[in-house]
Amino acid sequence: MSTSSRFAVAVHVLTLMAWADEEPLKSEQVAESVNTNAVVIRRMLCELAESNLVVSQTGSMGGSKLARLPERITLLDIYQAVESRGVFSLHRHPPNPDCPVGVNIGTVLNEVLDEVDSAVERVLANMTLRDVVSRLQPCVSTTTGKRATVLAHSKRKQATRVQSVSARN
Amino acid sequence: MSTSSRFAVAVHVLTLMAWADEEPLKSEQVAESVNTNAVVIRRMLCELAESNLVVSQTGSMGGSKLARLPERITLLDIYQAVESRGVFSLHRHPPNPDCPVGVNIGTVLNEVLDEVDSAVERVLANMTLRDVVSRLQPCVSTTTGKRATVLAHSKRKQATRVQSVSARN
DNA sequence: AACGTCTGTAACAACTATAGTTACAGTTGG
DNA sequence: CCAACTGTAACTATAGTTGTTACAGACGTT
Repeated sequence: MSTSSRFAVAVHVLTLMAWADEEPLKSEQVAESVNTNAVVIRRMLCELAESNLVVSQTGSMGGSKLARLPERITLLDIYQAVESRGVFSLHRHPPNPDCPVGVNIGTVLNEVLDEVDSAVERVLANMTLRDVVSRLQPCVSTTTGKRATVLAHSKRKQATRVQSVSARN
Repeated sequence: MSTSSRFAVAVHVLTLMAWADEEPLKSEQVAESVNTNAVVIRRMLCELAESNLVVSQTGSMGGSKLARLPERITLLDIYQAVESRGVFSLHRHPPNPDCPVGVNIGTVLNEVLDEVDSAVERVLANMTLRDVVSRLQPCVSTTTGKRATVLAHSKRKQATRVQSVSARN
């Protein structure tokens, strides 16, 4: 299907900001957690800002933070901000209009694909960023009672990219 | 999202065969309706054959037809035959394991994405090829009482490809 | 006002998946 | 044997995403 990882990365980025509470994060910090280039993050932040999910501050001491509370941001909001098209596409080239099937299959397919898109959107609308953060918590050691800092800030110049793919890819 | 048209084309192809009833169709005929190259169709037919949705016959007078009745083929069967991966992907490169969010976001995302995939599959499981053909019927003139042949078989050597994209693309 | 640290963005290279094309070996009915 | 098919390899073309470098502009700090 050649799906993109844009949604996954966007959720990751916003989760970091929810985790960081109100403190603005720099694109460089976010990129280090996502394991990508800071420009990729900034590009995505622009899209998220256009959808009013984050606010950014230029200049020294700048950075980005959530535009509203995590419980008021659904995964559907995020999906719509970064994934422009529906789950499936129709034919690259329109089918043959001289064929009784070809001329009408698009209409029927569109109905089906709309149903699919709606089903996806219903699922995503039912989960907020806050839910994601909550599901994250049990995985993280909370023995100190203090929330761990977002990044361990290891002195490694550049994390060697682990090339093995995750289960989904 | 960069979704592929594989599912749409596969449904189109199988709909043609349901429409043609038991008569085997040649890849060339199918390609003319889909408006693409016959090899593209043959490649897809191989995948559909591996999933036991069609049977093909080599040699002269050969062709492909449905392996079972259209009411016994769901859109989920088709989807699984031609779309290998889920709707979304995770990160291309694994996130930074030194970050408390990065190390755990994959687990949470996988749960969410599994929910999305399940929702899509539920929708697709609820519609059969027969349903698609039924939805197609009202669009087609049936004044003669005879079902129109699958292809008008215009003598045009090669249909000029209409390059304008359909609404979904 | 100059400086250092940020974001925003353009421009382009690299990578990936799909789609399209040509070519040909192998199968089968006549 | 021949003509008409499928199956498949090998390649090119196309398109979207991702990665990278470079730099203009914003904005605290001094």
